[in-house]
Amino acid sequence: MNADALRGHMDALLLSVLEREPLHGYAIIEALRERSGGALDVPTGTVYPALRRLERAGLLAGEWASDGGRKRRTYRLTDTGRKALAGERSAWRSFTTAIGSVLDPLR
Amino acid sequence: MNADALRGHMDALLLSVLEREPLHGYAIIEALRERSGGALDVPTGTVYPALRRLERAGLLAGEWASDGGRKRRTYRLTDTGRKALAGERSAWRSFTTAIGSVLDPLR
DNA sequence: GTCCTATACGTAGACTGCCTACATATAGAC
DNA sequence: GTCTATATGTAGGCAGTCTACGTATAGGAC
Repeated sequence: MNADALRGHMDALLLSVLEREPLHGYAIIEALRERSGGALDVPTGTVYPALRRLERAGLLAGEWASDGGRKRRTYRLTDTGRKALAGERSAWRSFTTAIGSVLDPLR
Repeated sequence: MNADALRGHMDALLLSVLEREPLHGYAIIEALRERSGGALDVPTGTVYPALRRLERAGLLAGEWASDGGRKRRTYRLTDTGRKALAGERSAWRSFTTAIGSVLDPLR
């Protein structure tokens, strides 16, 4: 998976895996890998800053929790985030339609 | 169309519009707009440097021509470029499958 | 009791490539 | 003679991703 291709779609991915249940960063990375059948292996240096950015933007709410001695920051979708996810889904459809119409023109 | 979303897909778009016939930069921009039904309106500051980059990489071959007094640089796909286009198409399919599986999981 | 791996979070700095804004020039319409 | 479409290009900036670290706990292997 070419890394640059993900640019601009990271937000949609993160919001989407958090749609069903709150997760912490590490679990998000695993969820992305599993849901994509291994195609998406996003490095921590991408995910953690992105989560912070989305939290600052009000799309996610983060909270520290403890599992034994380990600390986790669990993120959940806010209402704003849920709306943003709907927008991201719609944008994704427009995007694939536009690129697809160029890459695979009707013959 | 969010600009960042295009990152990493520009090469595929350019190679694709040049698949059928050689075109110059301005015509490429128009072809992208037409083929996408207006969704793709790529600025010249994106296209011209990208064409140079693809030429340097050997995927395109550019040649100066004259239409009356106007100068045009017409680009055509090289054999290498044609192979690269096939790779880009395949990568595009993998990409949409991967992102799609996260954004629109089977329910 | 030490090593290794998985789990878990995070930052610094670099890179890439796309964008905005500008500069230049010809052709044709009006 | 002015405006628009055609046509190419550069300079500088920006944002987000990546690589490469650094830190720490838990648990199993040995």
